[in-house]
Amino acid sequence: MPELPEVETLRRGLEQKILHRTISGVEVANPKVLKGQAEDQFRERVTGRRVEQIARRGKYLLITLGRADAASDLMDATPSPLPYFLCLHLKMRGQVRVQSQEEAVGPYHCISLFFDDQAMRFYDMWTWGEMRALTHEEVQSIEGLRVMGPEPLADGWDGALLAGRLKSKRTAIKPTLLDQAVIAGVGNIYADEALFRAGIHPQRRASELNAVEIMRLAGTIRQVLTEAVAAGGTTSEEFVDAEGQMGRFRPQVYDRGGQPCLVCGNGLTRIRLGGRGTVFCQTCQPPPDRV
DNA sequence: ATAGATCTCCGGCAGC
DNA sequence: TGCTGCCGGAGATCTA
Repeated sequence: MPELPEVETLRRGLEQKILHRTISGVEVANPKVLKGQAEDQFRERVTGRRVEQIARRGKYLLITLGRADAASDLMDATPSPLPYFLCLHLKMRGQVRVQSQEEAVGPYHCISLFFDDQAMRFYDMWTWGEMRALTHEEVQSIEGLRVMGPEPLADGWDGALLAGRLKSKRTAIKPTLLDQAVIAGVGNIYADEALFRAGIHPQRRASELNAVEIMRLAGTIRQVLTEAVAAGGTTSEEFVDAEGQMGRFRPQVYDRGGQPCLVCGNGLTRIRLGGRGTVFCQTCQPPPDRV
C-alpha cells in the first residue's frame, strides 16, 4: 500500500536513474492504467521527451517532460512546446521499477518507458494504478490534486494547521486522517502508527480532540513519516523501490492485530473503521468514553 | 449544500 | 480440491 514515504522513496530513486534522460520509446502492454487516455496520445506526448523534474504531491508522482533538444531554442525562433506531465498514482498494487533492458519483464507489466540502456516499467496486478501524460491544465483539473490537503513534511505543518482541518470533522479521527483533503499522503499504515504513538484511540471523534492531543498527533504524523522515508518506506503488500528493494520501516501496530503491544505487552485489537482495517492498543490508546 | 456512507475496480489468499 | 468472501485508494454516486 504505497503511501507518502513509499512514493517519496520511489521519487528519489527515479531522480537517481532517469532525471535529465530522454525517453526513446514506449510499450503499452496493458492500457487500463492509462485510465481512458488514448494510447496514441500517450505515446505521442511521451516519446522523445526529456525528464526535467520529478515531484511528489501526496501519493501522486508528477514527472515533468520537456523537449529533448532544448538547446535548439537558441537557434530558431519557434517557441518551445509546452511540457507534459507524467502523472502516476500507484493505488494499492502499483509498482515502478527501473530495469536494464536485458532484465526479464515481470508479471502484471502494464507500461514501459525506454531510456537508452534502461527501461522504467510500471507493474500493477489490479490495474487500479494510473499513468497518464497530461498538459498542465489537465493536471490542474484533477480533483484529488486540487483539493489535496497540506504536506505533513513541509514547512508550516503543525498542530494549528491540523486543528483547522479537523475542526469541522465529526467522524472518527482514523478515517479522517485517510482523507487526502485533510492531510496529504497518509494511508492506512501511517494513520494507525501515528495514532498509536500519539496515544489516541482511532474511534475518537476528530472534532473532539483537544489542542494538546492535536499537537501531539501532528508531531507523531510527521515523525512516523520522516522515519519511514529514511527507512525507504514499508514493504507491506508488494511495495519495492525503483531498484526492487524492500522498505525497512517496521510498523508497531499496522498488520499486527492480536500480537502484543510493543509498549505495554497487551494484545493489539483489530477492528473495521470506515471500511478499513484498523489496529490499536486498548491500553495505550484509551477509548472515547474513558477520555 | 455538504458531509458521510456505499459502491466500484481486481486477484491473491485464507478458510472451509 | 474448489468454492466463497475478504481486502483496499480514491472517484463516483447515493443519502440524510
